[in-house]
Amino acid sequence: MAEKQHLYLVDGSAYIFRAYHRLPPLTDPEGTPVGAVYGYTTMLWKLAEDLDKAEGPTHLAVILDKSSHSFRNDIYPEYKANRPPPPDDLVPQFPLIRDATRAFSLSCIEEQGLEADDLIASYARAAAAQNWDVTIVSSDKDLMQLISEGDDSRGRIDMLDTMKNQRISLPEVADKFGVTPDLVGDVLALMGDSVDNIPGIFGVGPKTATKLIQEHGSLTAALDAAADMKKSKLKERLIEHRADAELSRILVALKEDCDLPMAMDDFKLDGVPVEPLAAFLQKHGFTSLLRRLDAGSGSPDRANDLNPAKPATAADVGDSEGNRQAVPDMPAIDRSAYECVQDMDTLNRWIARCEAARVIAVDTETSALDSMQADLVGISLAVAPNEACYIPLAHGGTDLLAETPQQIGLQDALAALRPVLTNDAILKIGQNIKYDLNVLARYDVDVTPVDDTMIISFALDAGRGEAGIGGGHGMDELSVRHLGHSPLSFKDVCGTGKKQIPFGEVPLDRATEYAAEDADVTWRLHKHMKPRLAIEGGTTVYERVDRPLVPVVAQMERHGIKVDRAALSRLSEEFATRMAALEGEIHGEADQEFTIGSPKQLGEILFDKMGYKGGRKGKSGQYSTDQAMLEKLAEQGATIATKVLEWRQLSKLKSTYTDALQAAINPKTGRVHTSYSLTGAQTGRLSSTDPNLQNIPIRTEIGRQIRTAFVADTGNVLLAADYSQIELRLAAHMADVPSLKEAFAAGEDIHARTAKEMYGEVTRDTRAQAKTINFAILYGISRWGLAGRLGVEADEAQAMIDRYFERFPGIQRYIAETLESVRELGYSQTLFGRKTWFPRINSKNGAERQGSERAAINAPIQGTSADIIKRAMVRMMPALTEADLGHVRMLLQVHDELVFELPEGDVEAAKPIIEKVMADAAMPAVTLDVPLGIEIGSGTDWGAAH
DNA sequence: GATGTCACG
DNA sequence: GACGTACGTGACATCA
Repeated sequence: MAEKQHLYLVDGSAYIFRAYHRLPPLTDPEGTPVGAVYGYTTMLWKLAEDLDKAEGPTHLAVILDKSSHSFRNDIYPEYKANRPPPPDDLVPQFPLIRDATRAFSLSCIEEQGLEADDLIASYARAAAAQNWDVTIVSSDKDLMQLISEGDDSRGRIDMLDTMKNQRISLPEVADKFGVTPDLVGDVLALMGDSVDNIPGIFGVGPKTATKLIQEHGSLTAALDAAADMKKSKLKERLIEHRADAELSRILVALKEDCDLPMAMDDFKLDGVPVEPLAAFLQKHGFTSLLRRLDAGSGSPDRANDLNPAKPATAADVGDSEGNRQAVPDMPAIDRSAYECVQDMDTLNRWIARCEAARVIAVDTETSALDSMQADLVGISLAVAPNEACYIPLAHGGTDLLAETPQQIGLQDALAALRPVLTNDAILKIGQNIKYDLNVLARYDVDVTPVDDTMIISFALDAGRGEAGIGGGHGMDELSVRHLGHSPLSFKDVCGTGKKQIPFGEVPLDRATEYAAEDADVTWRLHKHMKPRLAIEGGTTVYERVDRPLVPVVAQMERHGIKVDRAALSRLSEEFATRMAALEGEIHGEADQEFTIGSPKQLGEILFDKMGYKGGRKGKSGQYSTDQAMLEKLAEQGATIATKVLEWRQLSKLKSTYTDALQAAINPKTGRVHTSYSLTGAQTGRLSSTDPNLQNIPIRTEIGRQIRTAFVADTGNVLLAADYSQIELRLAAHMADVPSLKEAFAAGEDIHARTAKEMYGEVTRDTRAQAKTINFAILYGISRWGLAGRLGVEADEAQAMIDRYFERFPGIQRYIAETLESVRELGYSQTLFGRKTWFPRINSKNGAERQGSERAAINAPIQGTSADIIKRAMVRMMPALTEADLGHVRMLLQVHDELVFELPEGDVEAAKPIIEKVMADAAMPAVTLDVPLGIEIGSGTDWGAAH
């Protein structure tokens, strides 16, 4: 029986616009811009790879727009009239798209007077009618009208968004439009489309459009129903703009009966001849693809297609993500090449290889995830691609019945490895090496010097991920992205859930494959990514800030901080008692028992049963019961709301702090050891987990009690030093605002100064408003956001923003310049050169784009602040040691604050040193126009140190 | 696993 | 005009 035919229709024109905006401005050896062409080529490559797959194409054609004029312009001259002309460096790429298509020996269809959408629609319907399956390669929402399931005699039609690697079929359409494909046109006609200049109904967006069609079943029915609606803006608009909607319906309809310029059978795929493709790749300098082609085809006279024998790799996907460095030539991963080291002679041979290699990857395998509790189970090393080994040290130890495999004694092995691991001339590469540093430090091995592929990736690509692709810096992700290889996963080896076994019980052959592969992959990633630092300008931040910070933070984690278990326990009990009392009162007011902690149940009690006013929200259809809402209800006199608020606060404090922190005390050290992530925050800040010690309560009196449970060891005190208003100071410097700079130089109250500038006088009210506005500026302002915060109308908020910009003109310029630069380059930068990428800064989705804009305004400020405190952290211990204060311990970092533990008698000596290191941390790389103010306090607990 | 909520800078 | 309109995080409880 013949296989079912599957036609792929590639929406080429739409694709190149997206590729153009997503890719860096590459040029070929002749200087012709080819960024979009490159993206297009890699996409065709990926499609060609799927040739033999179940869902892959048997037939394929590329459809292009021939001209900007179509029959729609005859109906409606304004159609697509507000489109800007394509960018200058995109224009010359249009003809190259056809070249690329031809290079793959694919058919290219375009017709005068017809848009690509119409040709796609006509081919799709025709193919489905003769029972072919159809996949439209596009993400254009107009084309979603065509999607259908198919049946015995009709093929199915779906879509594929190659950039998001997402199939779009009925469920996705339902998610997006809330209706079936045959009604998508009706929804589109109501909402209009600003890009194509389709009017729709003024004031109706996607939400409203969907709702109307869902309720009434069709556009006509919805428009007819307007007359009977209760009086509203919407009603007026539906009636007034009825003609617009009807015109829009015609414009969004796809013409499904065009003459087909070429027979579908001609689209048959028979492999891709190598020669023309190679010539094309060569001409435009797409070397990584060219190499793949060579590798895949073996000898040129043998295989002559691009079949999955050698898939185009994620190296190419990586390139399409903007990583311009080609993958260095490395042999494919071969797990059978790894060696399991079970005797001293073999280990000594590997040690010699490490000494010769000078650059080695190291990975430790342990019994747990927590580096402060985990026991060492084995170590793997890699010295070159496929040259890797695993040294088991504690396998079979926990399962008494199993025979313990032969392995070198742990102490003997560490003694032999120590010279390598501590040798200044041998670079140790790790993926998240802070973990290995902490584990090995507990066995008295201080590993140095180190490089970290996770942090290198962060320096290069922070923020670069997109929904569905993943932009993380984990090893598996990096390996797939840069090496085109999926390493064995931990769960492949150890299982998952109840069946999970400790790594020490994994058989040695399997353990060797897994562990040595991790070291091998890490080594390769380093080889691939490290050179990019210099090329892409990441060296300074990586070498001067993040890399030296790794051992510093590792040391802080190992120090941990003492918490007073008894004090936490007392608080827990106190909270529990008060919660129980509140619970009774709340149930009494509700006249029934329910789960107060369930927002769903609480919402139903408050709004359905008790009848308070408040709206539903979101797609989940749940009532909002958050703090703001409950406070509103409390103002209306709802005592139950006040009680729920108090209950919530206690519940939060108890579960997240007083209970959890007791459980987090390490039984061996008696202290709490957080884990800091150096790649957790896109802006360059650290984040803290397990437990998070960066969000210990301080803002309320009751929460503050928890801080007092963080205590100094006997005879010591805690010293807290924080930067005062650092982000506002940086904003004053970066935006060059004279009056703010003067105020900081003079040590004035900055919010008061702002109030004076804005309102002419400083009162409690104007100062509070000024403070809100100052923060709004840092976070990327919008009139609605400010209005919401200040409780004023948007107009009034806008007037305040205007006033602010007038008084502090540099701010407006800073915002404009920052956005302009991010739109052009794709990333923002801190004063020290740290990049954060914003792939959605030019998104057509307004909410998404504006969200990116706000984040992009904030990132340089928040990121510079992070750079500064990190520089201070790197310099801190050397400076203290210099002053014979090497025994002072730096314990915590909370974004703008450092916490130390030291003998009470040393406080006065340490203060000026800590202050100076922090205040001077930007120098000499950057000289700020504003002083960095430091506030220092000390006491026997963290609360008292503030 | 997603969602809602809330702790911090 | 929508987006319950601010930036950056992590943890917990509930519920499907």
